[in-house]
Amino acid sequence: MSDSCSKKSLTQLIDRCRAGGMRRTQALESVLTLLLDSDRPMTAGEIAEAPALKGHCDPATVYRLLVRLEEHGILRRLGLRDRAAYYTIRHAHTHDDYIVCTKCGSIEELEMECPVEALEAEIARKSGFTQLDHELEFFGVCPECAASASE
Amino acid sequence: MSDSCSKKSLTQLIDRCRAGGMRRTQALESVLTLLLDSDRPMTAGEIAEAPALKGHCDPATVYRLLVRLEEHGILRRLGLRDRAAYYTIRHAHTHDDYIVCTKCGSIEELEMECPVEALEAEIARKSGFTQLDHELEFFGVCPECAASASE
DNA sequence: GTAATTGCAAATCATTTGCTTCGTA
DNA sequence: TACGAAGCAAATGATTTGCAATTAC
Repeated sequence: MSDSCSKKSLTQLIDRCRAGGMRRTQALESVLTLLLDSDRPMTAGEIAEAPALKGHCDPATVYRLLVRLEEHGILRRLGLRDRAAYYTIRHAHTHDDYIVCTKCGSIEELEMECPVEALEAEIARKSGFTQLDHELEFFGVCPECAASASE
Repeated sequence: MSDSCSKKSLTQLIDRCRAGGMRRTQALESVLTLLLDSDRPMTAGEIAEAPALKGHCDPATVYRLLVRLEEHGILRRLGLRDRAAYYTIRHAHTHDDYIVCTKCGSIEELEMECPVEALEAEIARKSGFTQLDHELEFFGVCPECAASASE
């Protein structure tokens, strides 16, 4: 599953976890590998149920791990209008925005630079808030669902 | 609580509900009045627990009503990184974006025109998605929390 | 009168927490 | 060996659902 690129990233991520005081455990490696190989955010439940994790480590462990990884800045947590929390690897200087199909739930990463990034400084000034961060998601009907609806 | 302006809006909203086939019930009026008078999105739980509703109608009724009102386009549902769903009245041609304090949870409406609105057409073209809509939220530390943290 | 709503209780879903045992550093 | 993690079970919080009793139109 993991190509050499994600293996390298995995090592780097684990180093960052270790630097933050976390221990190198099987669950940690599995969760990070899974998310590195996923091209979209996954819910905590999906992660815990994934073949690579299911049966090997307890759901509670996965949930605890995800929380800790987010606190350490390794993961980003998203809302996506779902009851469940979504997680994805947090990348260095950028972050991705997503478009979600309201019919089938498919999630696609948007191939564009985030149009809001540039506004953060201004928002911070106007609002007085610090340590700004943001979340932007688009929702709509994907081409496949639009096609099947009109059949 | 309701000034004449929100009374007028209430009538208009109820008319839209009626037009959509909903019946004019006590719960409907109470929920709409509450949200019209609120200057920020509220969680379903907050709405059900509000003095105007608590004891007068069942939480299950409130939850069902909120879902139906969203389906009818009367309310907008937001995620806000919370486990709970937030609801707010959906206004005609614009929508608001919010900034949320990650320490105390306070929510403020942003006084600016949404910078993403203009991009929807382009996103729609690039992605092939239709009926686009979006959600944009900023998160950070509000001035009050920043002050109390440095004390 | 009748179909849409409500109330109440029970069920579900997505976590979260307590506590004992295990395993990495 | 010691303290951070994992396992397992029970507890929570936020809805959701089934169904009989109401009520708006």
